[in-house]
Formats: sequence, structure tokens, C-alpha cells
Amino acid sequence: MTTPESPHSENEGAYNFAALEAKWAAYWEEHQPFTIDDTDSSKPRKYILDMFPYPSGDLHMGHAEVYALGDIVARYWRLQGFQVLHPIGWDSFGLPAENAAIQRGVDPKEWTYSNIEQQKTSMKRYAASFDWSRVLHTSDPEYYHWNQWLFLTLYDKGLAYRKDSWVNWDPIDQTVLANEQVLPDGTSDRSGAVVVKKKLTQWYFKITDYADRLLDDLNQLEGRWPSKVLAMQRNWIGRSEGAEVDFVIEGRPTPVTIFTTRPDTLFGATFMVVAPDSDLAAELVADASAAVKEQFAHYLEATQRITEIDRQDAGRTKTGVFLERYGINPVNGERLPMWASDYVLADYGTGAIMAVPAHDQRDLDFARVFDLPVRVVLDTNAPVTGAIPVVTDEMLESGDIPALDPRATGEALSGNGRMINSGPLDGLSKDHAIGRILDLLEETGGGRRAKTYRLRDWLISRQRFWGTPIPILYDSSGAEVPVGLEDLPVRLPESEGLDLKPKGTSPLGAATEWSTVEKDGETFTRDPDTMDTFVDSSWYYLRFLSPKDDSQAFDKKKVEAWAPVDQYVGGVEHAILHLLYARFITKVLFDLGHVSFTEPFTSLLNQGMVILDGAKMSKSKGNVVYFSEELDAYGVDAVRLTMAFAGPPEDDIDWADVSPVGSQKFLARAWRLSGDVDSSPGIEFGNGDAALRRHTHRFLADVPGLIESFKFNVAVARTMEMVNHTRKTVDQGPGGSDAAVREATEAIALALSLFAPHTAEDMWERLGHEPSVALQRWPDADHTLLVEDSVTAIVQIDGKLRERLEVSPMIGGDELKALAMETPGVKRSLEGKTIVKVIVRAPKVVSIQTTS
RNA sequence: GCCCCGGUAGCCCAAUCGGCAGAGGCAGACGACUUAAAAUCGUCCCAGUCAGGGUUCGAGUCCCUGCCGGGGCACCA
Repeated sequence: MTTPESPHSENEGAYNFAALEAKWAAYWEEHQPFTIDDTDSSKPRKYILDMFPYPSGDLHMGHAEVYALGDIVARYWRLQGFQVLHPIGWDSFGLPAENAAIQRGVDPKEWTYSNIEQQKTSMKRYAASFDWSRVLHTSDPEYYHWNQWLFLTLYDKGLAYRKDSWVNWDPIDQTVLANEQVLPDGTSDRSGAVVVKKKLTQWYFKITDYADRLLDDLNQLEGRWPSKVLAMQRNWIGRSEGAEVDFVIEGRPTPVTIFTTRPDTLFGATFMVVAPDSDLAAELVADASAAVKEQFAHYLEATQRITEIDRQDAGRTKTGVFLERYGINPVNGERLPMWASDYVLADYGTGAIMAVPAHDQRDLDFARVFDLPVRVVLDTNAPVTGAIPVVTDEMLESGDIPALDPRATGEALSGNGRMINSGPLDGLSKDHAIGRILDLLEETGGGRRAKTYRLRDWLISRQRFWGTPIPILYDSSGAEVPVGLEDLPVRLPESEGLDLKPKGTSPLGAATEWSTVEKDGETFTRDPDTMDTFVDSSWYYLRFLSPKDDSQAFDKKKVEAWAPVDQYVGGVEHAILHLLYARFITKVLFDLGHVSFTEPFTSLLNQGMVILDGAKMSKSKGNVVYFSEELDAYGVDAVRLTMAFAGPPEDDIDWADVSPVGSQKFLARAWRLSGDVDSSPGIEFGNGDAALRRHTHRFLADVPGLIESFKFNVAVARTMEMVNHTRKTVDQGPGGSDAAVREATEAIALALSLFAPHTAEDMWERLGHEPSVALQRWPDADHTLLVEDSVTAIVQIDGKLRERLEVSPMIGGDELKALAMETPGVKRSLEGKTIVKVIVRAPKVVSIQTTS
């Protein structure tokens, strides 16, 4: 039905998002506007990368956010005249896919690739501006071939090695986990199982060799990565600086080295503790009495049975076994009894410590349980600066002086103060004492400055089927033989006939035909494990540059042209694992001369989570918002716009707090403007309505900065403001034929092309232009239009606002001050007062200070 | 316990360098259009910035202390 009189409905129909989506999806599919010629060097380049998804089911609202935000950035740089590489692929190996396949009794490959197709369809519907010509899947042999190359490259440099050690074992998934995959509560980040310790021979990447660089290079990323992520990475690497000190052990030819961050307290050591599960403990107890040996054996067993959860209970009463051995304190020759206790960790430092109960809470707790001596060596009541007393006169008078008796109070003394009972250190402050003792230790050879890290080597073996086979063979003696590069890829066998159910060993080992290799008359066995999928994603950003190259992992020339990634977009859940590994692998590739940069991701944007009613969405809670249902209900553009408008990108979006309906109404309102423009494309804007033109050019000038600083919500708000002004100009001003209305509406269409691509394309077409709006240039603002005729200056007297006046923005300070003094409000306020000071900040403020 | 981020209107959020607390939206009220409603168009209402100190002519913004919320690390020597 049409209402002939209505100005907004002349045979143009209503805003119909479904029709627009169908129309423009077909256009993009046919023209592929985002497939780039990567050899074209006429334009500057940007590499915008969104974290690629796992293909476990359809896309969800979290994907909707990340791909909306990444696309804004990609589309923005295109409008700025850049050649933008914006690829997508699938992280398609891994446990989620495999477990799902097991539950459904289908081939993981079929299951994975059909999910990929579903997600691909959804992404195209979502109008993400990807270059669809360079899709990769990490589960393709064409990809994991180079994963194996990477492994062998690290192996060749001694950075991939096999080690027998206690590993994190997930009893549900029946596989080992990296330290990074064990949650703080001691459960698996995937299955939720309580992780237990198991001794296995596994492959590791030597990431600890890079600990210092991984830490120090974070400084380069300051301001470009979220500070939260930088903090998390620093925390995770956990460098501590201190000293290694050698303790001679009675009856042992070589000394035992301990690590301490408090070498200043060396004179306060009263016993030593070794980790029960360390080789050292086993060796030390070997000569002990039968009773102690038995006690120790029981203790070791108990330690290994204890769960990570229990170990983290700091309030747990300390336990331990005296080993009947003594170490000699190198600084004073004292005999220190040696104990084994589980509060000392085998794989941190050297697995042995000197215990200083007076100044370390854990040591004190232990000493109090086993009645060991406690000696204070740092007087924490003594002032360090001399000027500021720790013990005040009031405390002296009241006798309320802190007791320096940790044994009685149970509180270790952790503060600063002056050294006592410490020979050459006596009288020094803590910091000076540390410097002094380090010098002394190095002079006498009894110790040295040292650093230690929380970061451990990266365990990459997984006892699962759906991953990259580790390209290592074992000969009949069990020796490692790397697969030759010419024999890559080592392809996964078909899953048919294999039992994929978790049983503690890799299903690949049971594929005897696959795992047995005859070569030159000798029989070899393949390593049955597959690689952690974080290996796959640690270098995929390089593969996108030459995804079809079957002669090398990546094309060095393309890498030089495009990498590192200019903008990486993804969830903060990868703040440690993925990003740390990608940084590590990049540094390794740099050292080997494969790439010329040391950090893979120049800038990082983390989006928050999409939640509902204050809670994380989950099927069990029944508070899930479904991606496809939202698209059906509101349309792609409205959902994308809602993601951008909800708030700062890194904040969580509570879907209950935002209004996709509101977004939809706004888009319809913007779209209608394109039907109200009554002028021809190419019209001279110069004669248009001056007020609207000023708004438009202010908008053109401001939006780029807003996008570049990720203030997408503000950019959307500014676009809404533009629409409001333009509407008003059409309805209440010069009308739709005014040139400024066209100029404004074109600017709106360009801005909307970042957030609402279908609506923007259609507006652009209705404005009489050829598609695609996505390939236009963002117009430069005319700076002569940015200068305001007049601005409001304020006059403050004693901090209170007393007067406003309209002045020229070019006004001088003296003139403004004179004007201000003449105003009635100021005169009135100044009556009976003496002016002390006048501060003028032309053209904004005059601030007058008085005494009354 | 240590570290990071945040707290502005009923709600989501803005506010270059310290310079008039409000850009935008949601919700709400009212009006225009309509037989009516929806849609649309328009007008309006609402906080003094978590609390307390400090610096300053001037503080949402800088500094200190505390409270609340979110996140990370934690028996790491």
C-alpha cells in the first residue's frame, strides 16, 4: 500500500534486510571484491588477521563479534587506499573435533570438513570481507606437511627434544597436556578432568631458551597490545633474579646448587630442602637408614598421588622426611640438615633450596612443624633510610614494638631493614646486602648471579589421532631417526578400522601398517603421537601469504612484502598460549634467517565475550543466543552494527543490554536517506547547506582517528549523529535536492560500509553510484570547513562558572580577558573582591582568582 | 598475598592537552501523522562522575588511601 502524500515512500519500498542480503551476497560472490593481487605494489599494504576458528559446529555469537570487529579494521584500511590482506582459514586439527567425532561415530575428517563448510557459509552470509582465494585448513596434508618441516627444523637446531619426565595427564581425554592447558584449579582446560602426573617420554620444544627474549621483547609491544595481555605474558614467563649458591654435601663429591632470590639471608639458613620427586632426593636417600628409606618411599608415593588442587592449598600443613644428610653453608660453614618436602618443586630452580625460616613463610611453617631452628638475620625494626623510623616514639612508649620472633609469632619477617647475625653483611640494608653477597659469592666461587623462570619447555606430544604426525622414526634399538624432508608429509592413515577412543596410547600406534616403515632392509617404527595443535597455529599467519605453495612452508618474498601482521584480532583467551607460542616460533624462524622480524603481531585487539544477563552463555544454563537466529531476526547488518556499537571492543557485551532492533531501525533510517537525495552523482558540493557541510567534514575528519583507536562505538554514534543532522536538513531545511544532503549521505554510506555492508552498498547504488562502496576512497575533510565561526568561552571566578561568551576562535588572550571583565555576570561577582590572579586560555577559558 | 583493568543518567556508553559533565543509543513521557494502531517524524525528562584526602586558578581526567566489580598469577624459593 502506498501513501502518495508521504515524502519518504515514493515507489522505493521499505528497508528489507533479507532482500538486501540476498542481492549483495550474490554480487560479492560473483565479483569477489576482496580477492587481492598480492604482487601489486602500487598501494601501501596492510595485513589484517582474525584468529581462525575451530570447526566445532556452527559459528556462535563470539565469532560474530570477532569477525565483525576484524572486518571493520580491514574495510577501513581499504577505504584508506591500502591493499588489504584479510585471509581466513580453519584450525581444523584437535581434540574438540576428534571427541565430537568419537561421540557421533563418524570419521573426524568428514565431520571436520562438513563443519568447515557450514562455517564458511555462515561467514559469507555474515559478509566478512575475506580473500576467499587463500583459505587454508591445518588438517590438510598440504598444510601439516610444513608443520612437520617446522618440527624437523627445530629438531635440527636442538630445539625439539625428547625427555622422560612427569607430565600432566588428562584421565578423561587420555592424553598429556601442556602446563598452559592446566587451569589454576588443577583441571584440564578442555575436559575439566582433574589432571594427574604421569611419567612419560615426550617431545618438547625448547621455549625456555627464548624466555629472556620473549619477556624483554614485550616492551616493544607496549601500547600496541593490551596491557592486560602483556602483564599475563610477563607473569607466565615469570623471571626471577637471584643467585645460585653451591652447598657442599657431606659424603658427596660434588656440591648441590640451590637457587634463591634472597641471597642476603644466606646467614639465616638453618636447613635445606629438596623436592621429593627429584633425582637428587633419590640419590641422597640411597645411603640413609632402612627406616628413612622406607619413610621416603612412602612420602614420594604420596607426593605423586596428590592432585594439583591439593598441592595448591597453601594452608596445608607442611610435611617432609629427614634424609639423614647434611649440607655445609658456604658462608659460615654451618651444618644444615637436609629434608625432602613437597613444597619444593623438582622442576623449578634446581629442585633444592636453602631454608631461611625467619624470612620465608613456607620455610617457617616447615620449621615450626619439625622444630627446626629459626635465626633472624634482618632486623625489620631498624630504619633503612635513617630518616624514617620504623619504630616510632609512640610505639616505644606503649611498648608496642613488633616482635622479631617469627618462631613464636608464626609470621616470617619479609620487610626491609638492617642485616644482623650476618658477618660481613651486618648493618647493610636488604638491597645493599644482596649486592654485597653476590659479589662475595662470585669472588669466592661459591655462587653466582642467576635467573630462573616459571616458564617450562613446551610439551608438544599428544596421544591422539586427529593431529599432525610427529615425523620421527625409531630404529630397532629405539634411536630417533628424523624423517627426511623429501619424505614429507607423513600423512595420517585413514581412521577406518582404528579405535579412536582414548586409551592412553595414540591410536596411530595401533595402525601397524602405517607405523611400520621398511627402509634399506631395516625396520623402523613411527612415533605414534601427534603434535599439539598450538604448533599448527604458531605460524599459520605466514602460510596465508602463499597458501598453495607446495615447495616451501612460506614464500620469503611474500613474507618480506606482507609480514608481520599489522593488526591481529581475537579473544583474550589466547593471551598466553597461542600468542606466546607464535612469538616463540617467530623468533626461532628469525634466528634461522627465514623471517626478518622478531614479533609476529604488531598490534593486537582483544574483543570481549558476548554474554547474556551477566553470565557466560552455556547450553547447560540455557542462556544461549544463537548466531543464525539473531541473523534471521534482525539481519546481518544489524547484528554487526550492534557488536560495534555496544561499547569498547575489549569489554564484554551483554546481549540483554544492547538492542539489535535499535540497530535495525537506525539502518533503515540511514537507508531511507539515500532515497531522499534529489541530486545527481558528481554534483558540486560547494553550494550546499553550510551547516550540514560543516557537520559532514567534521565527521570525515574524526572517523579515521576513532577507527584507528578502536573506538568503533563512538564512530557509530557519530554516524547516527550524521544521520540525524541530514534528516533534519531534508525535512526542515533546504530539502533533499541540496548538494550538502548528497555529500552527507555519501559520507554516511561510506562509514556504514565498515559496519553494515549490505545497507551501505544499497545506499551507494541508490545514490546513483556503481558498486562497490567497499572499494571507494574515504574523502579528505576540507579543513576550511572545520573552522568554527565562533566558540563559547567560559569565565570562572574562584572555580565557579560565572559567564559564557561567544567569541571568535582566533581571539587573543588580552582581548578575551577584556571582554570577560566587561560582562555583567563577572562585574557582579567581582564586587567587593580583589583579583589575585587571572588565567586566560584563549579562546576557551578565563579563570579569575580573588580574595574576598 | 602480588599484578592488570574498570566504577559517569534507570540501563549500555561518550567526554584530544586537566578547561561548560552529555555525543549516540536503549527504556520512559509527550506531540505530529493515522478512523485506529504500527511504522515514521519531532520535543522532552534524568546524573555532578564509587567514597575520602591531595595537587591545581580549574579534576570525571593527575597523585595517595579505601570500597566495589572483572581478570591474571600464586607453596616458584
